[in-house]
Amino acid sequence: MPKFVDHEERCNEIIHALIKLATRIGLHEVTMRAVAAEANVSLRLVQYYFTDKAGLMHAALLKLEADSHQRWADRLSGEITSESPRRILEIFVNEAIPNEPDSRTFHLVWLSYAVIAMTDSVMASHPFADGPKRLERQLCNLFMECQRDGSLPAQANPSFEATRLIALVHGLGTSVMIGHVDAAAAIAVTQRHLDDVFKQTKM
Amino acid sequence: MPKFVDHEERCNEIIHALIKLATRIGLHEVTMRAVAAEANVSLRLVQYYFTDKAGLMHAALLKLEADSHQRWADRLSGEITSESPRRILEIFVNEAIPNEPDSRTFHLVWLSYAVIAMTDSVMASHPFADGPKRLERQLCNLFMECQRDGSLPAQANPSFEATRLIALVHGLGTSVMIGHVDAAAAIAVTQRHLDDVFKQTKM
DNA sequence: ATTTTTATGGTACAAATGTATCATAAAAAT
DNA sequence: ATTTTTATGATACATTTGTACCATAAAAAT
Repeated sequence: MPKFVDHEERCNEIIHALIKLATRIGLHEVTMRAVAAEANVSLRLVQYYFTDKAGLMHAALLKLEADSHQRWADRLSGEITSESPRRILEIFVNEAIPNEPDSRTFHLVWLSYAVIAMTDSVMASHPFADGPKRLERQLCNLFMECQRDGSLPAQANPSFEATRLIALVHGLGTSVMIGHVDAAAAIAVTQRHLDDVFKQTKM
Repeated sequence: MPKFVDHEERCNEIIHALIKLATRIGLHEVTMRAVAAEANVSLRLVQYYFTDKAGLMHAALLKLEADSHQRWADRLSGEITSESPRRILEIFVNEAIPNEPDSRTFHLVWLSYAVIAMTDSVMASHPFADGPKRLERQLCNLFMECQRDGSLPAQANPSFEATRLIALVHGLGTSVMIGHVDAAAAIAVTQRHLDDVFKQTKM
């Protein structure tokens, strides 16, 4: 009965259904019908808005990245600005460790896409370059700020520290997700790592 | 025409086919028929030796872990024993970074299983506890040896360093696999990380 | 020598899945 | 007022996939 529908909104609903599903049953088991059911729309509609399964997958990945970027950008230009750059780094790692439904979902789904990208050349190219690299730049900038305010030793290499921190957090996140370490321990490790980085005196 | 067949050997052939396939097309796209074809046996045989797809998957994961453990155990009791513990740590990270077909395969397949385990409670339990935890103990022991021989400062915490090194290497490995950083850069990061850990003087 | 395992091939089948097709109500455009 | 576009439903179809079933040659056991 309805007529003009907000395309964007409708797409988001369907993608949201996909992500919720993937969180529950794993991205590899997600099917068009299941997404339709989860979104309470007909299978036809999923086809209508995304044409393909590939189209749906691709769109969902784009949204996942965009949302993540948006959340972090909001944080960086919000109440957080009053905090020290070091404190902002701590906030980052605290939110990146999957200890809460949202961050768990993000880690799971992102990693699912990463695994797909490892063998699927078409999935590999597009949006996997931007997200992490932008994040690395942002962290690198934060480390440089820390050097300017004197909290981080001048000998430290911000670019190296950014790469190292991302890899560490990401690796810990996977360990948390498979239950190898619990989230509190992971956060403690990142905290200690930051302590190390900031107080270290190279000889 | 044949009769008594080496069960173990036959299973290994099929599992090897699965892993080769997973490396090429991704574990999520692996099918019983494709495994059979890759192993040059009939579909029936894959059923005969593994009953289920679940059985096949489970067996392959067990073998992946066992092989990995075996390789590392061989290394640790081979020509490597003459090396310093610090050097052994370096050898570990060099082999863990997926820069060569074997280590790439291991990283890809292991991560595929990890992702499955994140939403599949039955897959989650069994073999994901042992592998990484054993590795962490081994690395922890190496760090302790480093403390005994004086190369690692006494204030360092071997358990923390083991956890941190594994997470770092694993996170870097994923970045390498999706082409975000190249293997050489990843190895350089781990090298620098070890330098940091070993030369650091906490205040 | 007969029977029972062992190992293997072939094939059938039901369920699921992605995609394509047909239909149509409501609104917009003409 | 008619035509065209937009949004949506229903359904059909071919393919794939896991699993089950039937058959059988060779060897072991009896």
